[in-house]
Amino acid sequence: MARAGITAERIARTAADLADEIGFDRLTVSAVARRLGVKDPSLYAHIESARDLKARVTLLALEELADRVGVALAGRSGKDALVAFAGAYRAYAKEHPGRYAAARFELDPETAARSAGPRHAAMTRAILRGYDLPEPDQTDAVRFLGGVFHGYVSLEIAGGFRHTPRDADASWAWALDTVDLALRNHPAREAKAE
Amino acid sequence: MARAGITAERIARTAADLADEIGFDRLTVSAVARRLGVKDPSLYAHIESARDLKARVTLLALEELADRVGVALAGRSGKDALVAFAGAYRAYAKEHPGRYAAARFELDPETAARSAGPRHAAMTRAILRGYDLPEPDQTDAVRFLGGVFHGYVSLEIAGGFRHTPRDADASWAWALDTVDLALRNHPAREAKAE
DNA sequence: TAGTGCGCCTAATATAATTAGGCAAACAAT
DNA sequence: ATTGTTTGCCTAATTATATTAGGCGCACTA
Repeated sequence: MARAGITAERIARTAADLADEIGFDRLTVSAVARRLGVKDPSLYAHIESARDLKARVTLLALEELADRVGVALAGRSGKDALVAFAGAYRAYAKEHPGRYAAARFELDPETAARSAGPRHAAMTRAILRGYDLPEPDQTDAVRFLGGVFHGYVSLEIAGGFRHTPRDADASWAWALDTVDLALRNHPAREAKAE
Repeated sequence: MARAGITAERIARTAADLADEIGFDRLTVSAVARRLGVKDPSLYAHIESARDLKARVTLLALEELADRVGVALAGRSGKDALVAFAGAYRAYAKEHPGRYAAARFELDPETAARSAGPRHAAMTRAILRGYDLPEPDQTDAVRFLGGVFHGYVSLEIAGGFRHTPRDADASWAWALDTVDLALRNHPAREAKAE
């Protein structure tokens, strides 16, 4: 038969696209094989298992997201950086819900370490530079920001805000204003500055 | 054969326990049937489908969580209420990771409306009463709080904080302090008060 | 005590994940 | 070119899950 030219990368990209269409939780090896025009077992020459397939989508999504956020962050600082980071993050999640869900898939520790996860943490810290918090407050703030971004976006995507007429963009802007306010006026900062 | 005394409620409770043990995403009709000592098809007299099974766990979890938060909230206000709500929420999620994951399962709109979801929203609003925000800021704040709680807890459970030595409890307390601070000093409040 | 119906069972089908083993196309060396 | 080898995709087969159809006995009713 004609060789289909399957590679692990093509599989991952196809799987990511499929996840965006049908949801990451419904992603199957079979569906990916179908879309690539090959039989299911053919994929096992390139991936190890269904779990491995998902992990590859996770790595892809983390890279893409980090790239986007990195571009958005370039040349900005302070609240500007906060808003740019948050905007890029949320936009990616809404454009690519399947990939975004994949980004929350639990990788084994070694894989996670080699993923773009650390880049995300570093970029979050970069934002916080503008707020000049001492440790351990900076670490607390990294976790806080991660929680706010992920939590809000995840509730929004899940449709949790549809019951109320209030515009989700406006609430998002409100959240960022509030976070900026809180970080700018944080007591830990004054203790250091003065 | 001896009747096993299966009911939809027993199925849901068994499924919830199982989800806590093996993870909500690995919850299957087969596994529940096995644990109940009956054959798979027997469950279909009580549930409609695998999706229905998951939805029942979701409803159960939302009720339990709302009950717990309700108890924690009783008789408190202001920051006390915020901390109690947050503490009950986080404790439930850590005690019952499978149920907590279920609570994020997407229900169809009618089911969601009959769920304890609205109670959660009402309790969040109750907390905010102490901060006296006008609309639409109050709605924004409800979404913000939901995001913070869910986001932080979900990242923590997923192990996102394990890479850093900083104690997760301490970061959680920091987050709540910061939220309290931000809400107490929120500009929208002054505009109303003065 | 003879229904009658509910509750659980067996049988059967479809989809998914996965392993084993085959065959032919692409590539390398003569 | 021809032979040999690698490698990519295939078929066959197994196991698990979800689900439907239909059977049969236990439990309550008349």
